[in-house]
Amino acid sequence: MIILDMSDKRPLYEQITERFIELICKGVMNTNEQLPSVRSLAVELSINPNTIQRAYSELERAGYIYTVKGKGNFVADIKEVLFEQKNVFYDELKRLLEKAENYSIRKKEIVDYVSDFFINED
Amino acid sequence: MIILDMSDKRPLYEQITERFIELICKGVMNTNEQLPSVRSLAVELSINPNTIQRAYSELERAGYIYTVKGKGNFVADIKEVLFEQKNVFYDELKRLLEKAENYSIRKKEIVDYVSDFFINED
Amino acid sequence: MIILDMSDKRPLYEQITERFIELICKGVMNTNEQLPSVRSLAVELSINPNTIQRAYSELERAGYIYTVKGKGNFVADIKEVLFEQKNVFYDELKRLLEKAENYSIRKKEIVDYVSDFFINED
Amino acid sequence: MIILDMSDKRPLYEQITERFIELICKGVMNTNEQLPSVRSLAVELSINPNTIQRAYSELERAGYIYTVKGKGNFVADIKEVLFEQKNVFYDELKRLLEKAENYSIRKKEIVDYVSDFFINED
DNA sequence: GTGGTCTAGACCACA
DNA sequence: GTGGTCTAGACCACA
Repeated sequence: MIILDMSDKRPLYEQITERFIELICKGVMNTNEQLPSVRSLAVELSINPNTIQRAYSELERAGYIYTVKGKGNFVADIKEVLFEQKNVFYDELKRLLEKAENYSIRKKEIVDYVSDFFINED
Repeated sequence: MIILDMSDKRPLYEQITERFIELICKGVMNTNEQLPSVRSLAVELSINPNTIQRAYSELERAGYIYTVKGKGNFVADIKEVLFEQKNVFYDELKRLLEKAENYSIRKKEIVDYVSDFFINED
Repeated sequence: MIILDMSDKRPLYEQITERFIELICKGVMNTNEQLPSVRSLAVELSINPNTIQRAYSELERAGYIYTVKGKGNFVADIKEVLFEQKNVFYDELKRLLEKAENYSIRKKEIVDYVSDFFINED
Repeated sequence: MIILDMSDKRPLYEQITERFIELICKGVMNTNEQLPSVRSLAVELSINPNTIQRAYSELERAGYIYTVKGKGNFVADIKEVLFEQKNVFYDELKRLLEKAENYSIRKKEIVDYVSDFFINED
């Protein structure tokens, strides 16, 4: 379920966090479903448990999961989170578009690119 | 000309690099114009010359400036660089749009956002 | 494994870089094998860790190694790099042959020299 | 007669030295012909006289020119120099071919390249 | 004066 | 323990 790319420049905990966010957002994991335990996942991925712990902490802080002591970590109801993440997304998009101005890329070119990216949506 | 944000998480050399890229791309600094010397900028920003050195090395490697030993650093002809950076931009945009799918943001919403961002272009 | 020539005019980081390129290309070090840590190699060679750091940065930028923060540096899959380096080699060869014309060295003499150099290949 | 490339990584004095070597070897300048004075060339190239001085010193040391105090610098008889330079050339070629082995470039490929380079010689 | 390299040593994020 | 960034400061080649 989780695949690590050791040659990726980003820290491992971030890769794990992002992957779980994807699994949760795409509906592969559903509300109240249990995540693998810190230790079992650490063994499975052959990495330090601290790294999994950190990833789970980030997920909890962002509202994607909740922790029940002595029981484990579970997928949260993510309605609110999705709303917040939308803002985060637009912040990043804004920052990126500002860079586009540096490279004199034209509006039409970018709009077309975005449009083509979501070709399957109407 | 250069303002450092010490609370920014990114390294100082990266902030400096990005700022010069902006100045060069926006035409504030032109081809063959001399950049401030490593030492003078270090004094001005109250940081170590090595940090400026690193920023200038990055700029040179990316093709934004060229160095003449014993003379100084100068803005390069950036035609080729701009072309390459366009690809970098689209790579980043693609990566970002993939995240949008996670948050179930609709095509129309994003296209409108981009379109509004460049409101002054037709 | 690494021997420094202090009387060599080239910077130390360059000597280190070249030596590792040789070890990797010749197959003494193989894909995914770990390089000595920045600190340990610095102690072993009695030089500053920054110098090793710089050498490793160059190797990473050129694609010979990849870095995993907190874990170490590892030999990369160098297939692509080898292809690029071939072009670099021919550029240097061309530049050198142009100088040969200055010294009126005859074609046959050079061809024979090259041929003799690789005497063991057919 | 001398064109400087400010974006060239090599020092100016080296560019000047190489250019004169070329002019002398190719027969554009002949034995006992006078070189431009240090000052006049410095003015012409808009660079520091020290730089020209350094280039002329290198040329003299290598035997390409001789200096007559109070008169100027003159092209030397370069028969001996040519012989020495041949050895320098082969040293460089050897060093380069050793690198070829790193990149597993085949003998035939290199021999063909050299052969094609001097296509106009038989 | 200008950039390039290097040392010594600190502090941080990550595993 | 591992790499990444930065400071303070030295010495060198080049102009």
